[in-house]
Amino acid sequence: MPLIDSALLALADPTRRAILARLAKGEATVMELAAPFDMSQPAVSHHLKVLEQAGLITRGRRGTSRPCRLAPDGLADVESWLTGLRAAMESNYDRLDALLAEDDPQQET
Amino acid sequence: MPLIDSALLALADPTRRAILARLAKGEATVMELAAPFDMSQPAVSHHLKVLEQAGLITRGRRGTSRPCRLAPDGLADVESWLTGLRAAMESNYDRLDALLAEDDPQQET
DNA sequence: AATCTATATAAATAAGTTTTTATGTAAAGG
DNA sequence: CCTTTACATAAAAACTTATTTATATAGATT
Repeated sequence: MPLIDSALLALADPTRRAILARLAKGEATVMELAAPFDMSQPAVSHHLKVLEQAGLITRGRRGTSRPCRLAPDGLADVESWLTGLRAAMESNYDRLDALLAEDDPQQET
Repeated sequence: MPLIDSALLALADPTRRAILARLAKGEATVMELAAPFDMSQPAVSHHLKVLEQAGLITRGRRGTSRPCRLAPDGLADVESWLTGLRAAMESNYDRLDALLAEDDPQQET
């Protein structure tokens, strides 16, 4: 599956977004990440695997724990896709505006 | 399901992203949207329903056809969540930079 | 009214997701 | 070495998604 697909799919889950939000404040272990959720540890481990495979986080090793951190440009593809769509939308509105202005100010909004 | 969840889930499918990209260039009917894809019409109708329920498109009626267009601020929630995460990441980097600069330039990257 | 056009809905299936419990593993500490 | 700590993996159940074929519907055309 393309990375952008897995990234968006990963982001579609509120638990995973909360994990990313936590990691934005700095590195954390699996236990630390799991603590806020009413969910088993394996479930959280699974979410982390999904995030890792989507390129959104990376995992290190320190003793018996596996600290997670955000992948610095894991969101790049998603952000750039959204930016591109936004740009296309706006250039379309501009063309519409131009058309309306030029040839019929009575057109509906 | 929260709108942001369904929006991200909707965006996670490449067919649906292609549909949105097409709509960014202007309104289109279901047949027009379906044409580029090697997929049945009901499958496309289903994708459109997913996009509509996610607040990403709206549908009108004109004769027997149902023209689709982008919902102007359907992406707002997604964009603002991403912006927020980005901001949190960067303020964290800033704090890290500050710490490293202030107290130990030998720290690892 | 009969039919055509554009689209929606339904039923079925195949595949994927989320979550749990149970179990495995690798590093640390006594 | 034995145990504890922190985590991963496996198997299973419940649910959701993507897609197809077949059928229904609503408006336009004749």
